[in-house]
Amino acid sequence: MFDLFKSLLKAEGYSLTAARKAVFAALQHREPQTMHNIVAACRGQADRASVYRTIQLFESLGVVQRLQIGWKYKLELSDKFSSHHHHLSCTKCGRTIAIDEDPALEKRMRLLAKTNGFLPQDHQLEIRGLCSLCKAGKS
Amino acid sequence: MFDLFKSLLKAEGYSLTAARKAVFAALQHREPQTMHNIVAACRGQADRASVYRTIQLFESLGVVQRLQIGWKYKLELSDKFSSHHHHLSCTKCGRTIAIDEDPALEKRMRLLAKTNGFLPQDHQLEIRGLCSLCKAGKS
DNA sequence: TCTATTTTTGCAAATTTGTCGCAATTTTGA
DNA sequence: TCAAAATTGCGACAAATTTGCAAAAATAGA
Repeated sequence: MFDLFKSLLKAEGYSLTAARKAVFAALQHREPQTMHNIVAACRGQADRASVYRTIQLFESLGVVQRLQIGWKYKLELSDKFSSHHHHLSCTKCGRTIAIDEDPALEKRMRLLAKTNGFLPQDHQLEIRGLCSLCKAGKS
Repeated sequence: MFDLFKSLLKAEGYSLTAARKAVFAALQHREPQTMHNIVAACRGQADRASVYRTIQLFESLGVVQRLQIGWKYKLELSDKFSSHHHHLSCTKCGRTIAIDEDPALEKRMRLLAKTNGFLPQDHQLEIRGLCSLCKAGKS
């Protein structure tokens, strides 16, 4: 997985620097991270501007993906590195549940893309609603 | 449709003001709008700060939904008012195609929510990739 | 309708986010 | 090991979003 990362960079002629390693490391969570999180996690290892630049690079290389979750966007490793791009987010308490890919959904999405002449690279699905706790009024 | 909007506000004890009407009006498009668009469309009818506050209110009432499309977020009326929350966005040229809801996808999503004890209110799906033009290298 | 109360607004200032230029540092390749 | 190219940190900026507050508008009750 780290090797895949390394080779993706190399393949496009980018070097594997400390800052890039730090940002990549900051993304190793099941839950998507805010930019704020990532900048904080990289403190001492990469400047804020570098983090932004790195995220842009990663996005263009398809290493990370930007998701809208609730009110702010978050970042997570893309399909190539992990596979939970489906999220349930609670409109009341803000809790987020990351769920694994659903083969039936995947298939349907590929079809949708195809009928529109689209070559799919990545995707995101967010379902907003009330989580089981809020639904029951237990907040 | 405007009546539904009116009653949603009333039901929660909010009044139907000129500013809120202006923001609601600015959202009547098939394509999702940027905050910038909306602020501009409301010029003379609502201050920027009010637009932001209104969008937050609308979001909490489930009137609008925030989507991540490509690099920036956009806003569109939620499920209750319109039904295209599926988007194909081209990672190369930035073009966006709004596609109508797919019943099979809908069904699958409801199931996903249900198995997680979730009460779904709204959703968004974005598929990123290359549009037919970029795929063919015609930009 | 008139008035007191509550809600909403506009404006300006403050924060937060994200970007840019450039000199200094690191990496790469010969 | 050295020169060229890529990357970084550090402000300074610029854009986006939030906040406080007094004025204006909407609401409910007499």
